[in-house]
Amino acid sequence: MAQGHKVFRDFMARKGLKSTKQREIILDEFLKSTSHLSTEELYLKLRKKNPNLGYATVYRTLKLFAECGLAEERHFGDGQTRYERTSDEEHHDHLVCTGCSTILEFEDPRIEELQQQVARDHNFKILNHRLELYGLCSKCTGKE
Amino acid sequence: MAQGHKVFRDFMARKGLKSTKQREIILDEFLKSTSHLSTEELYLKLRKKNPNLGYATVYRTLKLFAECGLAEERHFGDGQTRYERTSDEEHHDHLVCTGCSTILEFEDPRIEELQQQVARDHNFKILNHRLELYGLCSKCTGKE
DNA sequence: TTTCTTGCAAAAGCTTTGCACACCG
DNA sequence: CGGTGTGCAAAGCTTTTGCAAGAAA
Repeated sequence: MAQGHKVFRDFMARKGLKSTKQREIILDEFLKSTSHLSTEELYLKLRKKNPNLGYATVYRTLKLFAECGLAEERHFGDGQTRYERTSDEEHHDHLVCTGCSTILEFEDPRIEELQQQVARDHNFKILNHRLELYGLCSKCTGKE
Repeated sequence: MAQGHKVFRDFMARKGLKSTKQREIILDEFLKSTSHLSTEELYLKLRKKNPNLGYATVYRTLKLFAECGLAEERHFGDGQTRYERTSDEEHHDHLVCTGCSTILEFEDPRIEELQQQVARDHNFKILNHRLELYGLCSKCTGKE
């Protein structure tokens, strides 16, 4: 937790950006929340306690988080941008249930290794990647 | 080639849809084009020969292609929807160069197999998936 | 003739931007 | 103070929708 605040503070210092109450509030909520928040979801949560907070501020601040490496933009195919907190832990991928919209995370070092191998074969330098498996989770398998 | 037309014709018949000149034109161009076309790119190509064609018609028609399984919607993170022709061949994944926007395709059955294994472990039924590796291609590695 | 399509323009999302005022350093 | 940041509203983009006229079955 303190980790995230420090990263952001250092980033702001480096860039000559200012610390404001809004940025604090948004960062707190972002770090507290579960992954894969859309900007709107975060905004609505924040509005409950901070009725004056502007939509644009949330957009701008999330972009800052992405810029300083605290968050990553994701697009799952509905028209909304979602932000996921980056962690120092292992990279993880997603199982997205098209039935109930649940998003499960998983990680598999063997897949990661094969990706690197593919990249080497193409003289490609991977900076980032994403793997998403769409389908039905155990709860929804029977329903449809 | 004829394959694509047949699929679409059958689909239209089944759904009570009508065959029109516009749909023919769009299908021809779509089948002829390389993968990963954005709606706008396709529209611009088509406009050259068919100045009266409407933007909305292209959108609507591409949705039909997706619905009948001829095409798949893809979102690579720029705000545009792209359509990729589905083939009966092996599924392939993407290497997306963030330097020059080149999109390379690759396939790796070992990765596919590991995905199935992950799904089994979570009692998840995969209907679809997507793997994208973002980074720099061989040409761009030195430049940045 | 009946139903589906088209092209246009308007509307609808989501995101960004311009601007006056407020705030941080 | 001087430069940033904020909130609001307006503008931008991509995509969707309503509708009258046109084309297919």
